[in-house]
Amino acid sequence: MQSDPLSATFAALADPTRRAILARLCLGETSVTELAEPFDISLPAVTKHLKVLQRAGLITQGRQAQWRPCKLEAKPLQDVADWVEQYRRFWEARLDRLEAYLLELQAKDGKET
Amino acid sequence: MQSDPLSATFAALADPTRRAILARLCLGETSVTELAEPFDISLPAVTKHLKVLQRAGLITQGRQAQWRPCKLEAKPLQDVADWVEQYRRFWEARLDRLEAYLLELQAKDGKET
DNA sequence: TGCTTAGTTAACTGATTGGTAAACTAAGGC
DNA sequence: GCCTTAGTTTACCAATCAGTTAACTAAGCA
Repeated sequence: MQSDPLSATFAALADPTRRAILARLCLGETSVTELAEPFDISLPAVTKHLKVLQRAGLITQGRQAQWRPCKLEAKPLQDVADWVEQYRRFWEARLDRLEAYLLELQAKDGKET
Repeated sequence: MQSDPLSATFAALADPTRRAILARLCLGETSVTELAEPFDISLPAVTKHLKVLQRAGLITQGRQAQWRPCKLEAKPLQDVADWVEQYRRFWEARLDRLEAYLLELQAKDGKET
């Protein structure tokens, strides 16, 4: 994994298990065991996924007795949104061209009928 | 790398070289050699990066004589934007709480002075 | 003190990654 | 036919990843 924050974030998101964990955390803080429940992988594997998410800054872990509740952190997601936003004008341009093409087709169609 | 499209896209984006390639392609189609120019890695390494981007659907490669011009494809980026958008309400809620807190501080400040 | 619950750390494994150098393909031009 | 340019494929390497089992820590409770 690269050391720059955005690469760490993308790498963390490049795994369905980790994205599912984030989706669960969107509903609120949870214990590690509860997070692990839907997946049929071992608890140490979940701990590892949480480490990856933590290093990317996507979650933080607190302490309550023997529980280490996980919490979703929004900042890196916002950074991803900002990054991808740069490309919005690109795909919107593409849609514009498609639309122009469809209008052109329609115009031609109008002439023919 | 996972096989699901979103994971493949995130994995492809989790590398600064590949993100730089995409940024360059935003300006228009380019040959592989020109894409490789800013990086001090070998051409085969660039070919590999392009393969990763291609498998994620982020670029397509055409043919013109001995050149294989690369073109940015918007769809997977749009998928990333859609995915991260789910979390917008989350970080906006966070900002709302921050704002509420700042207003509270301000109110207290008003009482004290 | 000893047991249970919650979770992490350590050591290992097989698969994947990002890079290399060397060999190959494929099109153009002389 | 042969050289050059553009790029890919192959074979290899070291590092990292995602998972495992087994051992450990740390808090609560009887």
